[in-house]
Amino acid sequence: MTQQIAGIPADADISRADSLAREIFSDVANKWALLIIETIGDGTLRFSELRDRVEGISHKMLTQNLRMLERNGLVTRTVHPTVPPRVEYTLLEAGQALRATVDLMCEWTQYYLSDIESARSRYQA
Amino acid sequence: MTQQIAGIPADADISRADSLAREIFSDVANKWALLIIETIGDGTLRFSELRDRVEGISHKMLTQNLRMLERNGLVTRTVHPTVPPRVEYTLLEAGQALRATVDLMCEWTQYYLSDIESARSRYQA
DNA sequence: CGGAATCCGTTTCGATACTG
DNA sequence: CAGTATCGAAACGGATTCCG
Repeated sequence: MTQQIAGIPADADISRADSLAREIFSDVANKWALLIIETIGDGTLRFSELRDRVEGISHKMLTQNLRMLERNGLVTRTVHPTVPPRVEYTLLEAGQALRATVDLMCEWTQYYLSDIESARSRYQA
Repeated sequence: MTQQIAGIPADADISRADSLAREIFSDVANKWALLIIETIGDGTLRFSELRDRVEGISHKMLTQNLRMLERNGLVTRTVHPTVPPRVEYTLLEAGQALRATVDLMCEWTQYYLSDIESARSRYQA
């Protein structure tokens, strides 16, 4: 941490926080991450359940995004040391909070679905 | 439109609506699109103003995303036939509504910034 | 100035095969 | 079953150039 007086952060801290914010935003503002969060919801799902429910996601994208979400503290990963192994994912607080915004986005999509469809037809020009 | 009885949509309609919804969600759940929407806000901005304010966006990505947003009816594009030309972008109703969800997402990012940062440090394992 | 088009390196992504 | 590694194909994204 760079030196700073009282509660006023040094410029370096501001720009560091900004770039961190941008990085997090970029991590999270992506189709697969948001769909995974929405799918886990307030429950707990296994890897294979997620792969089945998040339509169209590949094995690779699922692990990749789950790692990212785990790294950022949005989900927990619980490994049950059985055979075959059983790995479960649950949203943590930050993940739940983000889910609220994803819910809104999904509602938005449903609400404007027909408007957007007609906008698209109109766009032929 | 495929045949249907009363208000009950045929299966084909449901899956068409679903795939449309997914398509729209994929269009919109992307870093640049969301940042552009957030930046336009409730104002009107020129192409060059947007390029300056949406940090790190290239000429190409900006036009590409603006076309997409225009096509989906989220923004209007107004061309003033002067020389040099002046093109302005404003959010339409659907765009404003989506902006509300982006605002939430930005607040989320700020609120959980430090939590996420410490989660990342903890992740070294 | 805004935008289309081109070129070209980088990243993403899916498929496949392999490990514990 | 969950995850890693590898390998092409495809999409993304930046830089540049030309046009209205």
